[in-house]
Amino acid sequence: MSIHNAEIAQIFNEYADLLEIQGANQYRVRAYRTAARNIADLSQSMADMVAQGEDLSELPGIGKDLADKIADIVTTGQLPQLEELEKEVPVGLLDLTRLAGLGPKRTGALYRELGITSLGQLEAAAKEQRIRELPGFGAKTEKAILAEIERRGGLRVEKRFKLSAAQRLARPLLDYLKKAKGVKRVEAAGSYRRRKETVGDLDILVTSSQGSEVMERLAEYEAVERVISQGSTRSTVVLRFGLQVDVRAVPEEDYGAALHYFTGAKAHTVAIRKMGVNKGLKINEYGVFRGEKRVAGRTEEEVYAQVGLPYIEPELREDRGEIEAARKGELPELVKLEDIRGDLHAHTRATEGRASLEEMARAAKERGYEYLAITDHSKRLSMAHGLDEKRLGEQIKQIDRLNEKLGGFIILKGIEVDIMEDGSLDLADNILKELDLLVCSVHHKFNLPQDKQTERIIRAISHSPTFTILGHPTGRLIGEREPYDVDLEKVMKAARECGCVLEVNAQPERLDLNDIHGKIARGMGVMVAISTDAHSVKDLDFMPFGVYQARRGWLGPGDVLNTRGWKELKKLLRR
DNA sequence: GCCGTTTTCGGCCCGACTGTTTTCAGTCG
Repeated sequence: MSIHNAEIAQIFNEYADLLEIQGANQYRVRAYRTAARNIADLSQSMADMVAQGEDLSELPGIGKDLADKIADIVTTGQLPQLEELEKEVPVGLLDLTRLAGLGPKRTGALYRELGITSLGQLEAAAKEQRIRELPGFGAKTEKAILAEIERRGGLRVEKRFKLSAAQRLARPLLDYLKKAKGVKRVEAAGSYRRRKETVGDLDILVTSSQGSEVMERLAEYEAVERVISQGSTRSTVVLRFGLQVDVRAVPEEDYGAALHYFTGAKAHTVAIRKMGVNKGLKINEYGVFRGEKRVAGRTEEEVYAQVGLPYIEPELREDRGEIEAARKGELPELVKLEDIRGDLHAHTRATEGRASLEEMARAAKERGYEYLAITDHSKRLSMAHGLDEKRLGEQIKQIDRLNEKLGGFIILKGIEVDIMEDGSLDLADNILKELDLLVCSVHHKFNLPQDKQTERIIRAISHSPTFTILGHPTGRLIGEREPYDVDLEKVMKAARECGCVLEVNAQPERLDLNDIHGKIARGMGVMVAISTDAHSVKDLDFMPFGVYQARRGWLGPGDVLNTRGWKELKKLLRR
């Protein structure tokens, strides 16, 4: 049972939280947090690196001390120093810091002065008005604490919105703010602009000569549930459904600097600011300054140019190597929606879909595509009326007839065939051979041990009788179902050997492969297909979400199968 | 605790809002 990077990151984060409550040096705390983030983002397994005797202190943000601690965690499963610290600082205090408005300092004070170690004790103390007596606290803070505890039982639930859901809430709000007096531009920044698969809160940048007007208008928006803070340049509100929105207003000439700052990711922004410091520059949301003199800030390009870098696309700004790549002039060219020439995974009414074969084909043609692969389910998925050999044979004939009347648009014959527990496929080879391509997917037995699951998938893709795309390769549903336990690097190696392509499924709740896996695939020279897995005509419009995820994975048009026009694709399918 | 095209020691990104204070600490992003 080897330790995952995410578990190491979690241990370091808890250690940092407890250190902070204890009042430790803030830079020491930060070192643990930085290390945790870097480890979580890493594509190689720490456990493997330790096993192979690699020098962990070569990694960014990890020195000798943390390298030793990681080795301890990997070999024993725990960190002795954390267990020691837990004896000194009650872990219940971590709940307190999750309360809005209570950070490590105040939590530490509550513990030292009043012996509070739990939310229950905190509530009691607040009701007895003992908190307002403490230095640095007052009646208002005490009331705010009680109000926070009352709201949803007190704990600030970590709620993230899928990008598609955030988009539905954001678009009307952006339009609304555009109508405020003095407003020039309204732009969603933050993780929304970086097209992250989920958005924690929505960051909106407004350029305006009259910030207060914008903030007034925001507070009056019909979907605003409560206003957390409101100033003349910055406000925070919570919308219905609990989406927190931060709006920041700056003058038009500061647009680029503000957009850069507000887009983040924080680690990226900090890294750029540090580069600025090294060049004697101060970079903030108002511009780039040399001493008193403002030297840039109208556009993001200007900001990057000041630190000697080319423009970096928002999807790459995660401090995962993009700055180094930019410095070396090795930024990838990213795939664009316009590059996509067809969709390689779609369902019809024959199984789970809601539209007919012809409706789906015509809708794809209207979207400017050259081809659409029809990939209905196979027979094991009886709930979805999966196709058996006979019905698939009929569909093949139907596609042949339809292709003759579609004026050059091509419907590809395919199937989303189930991968059985033993790695065999759910339909006979002789019918599968008649198809242009297979999407092979796991739809059951999600909880096999890693080696079995990996073996199962590799067997399926290596024995597949025709061109193969591995559908939604980890099976995860964002926020609902964890990925199944599979060694993707082994799968990718096998995929590379047998010419199998991995899917980036564009369904907003799947987005599977994710960004980190996409980047690994690119590094290993494995191609992907960005597919909508459409169950209706409307679902074909999920394509942008798949493209965003691919861009976040550094993938370029050359890495994506369905950027090929029909002529070229045809050759690739025949291999 | 990490790190070095100024540095192996002394730095470590920068600013808004709130509440508790009379100039600032804490929190947050």
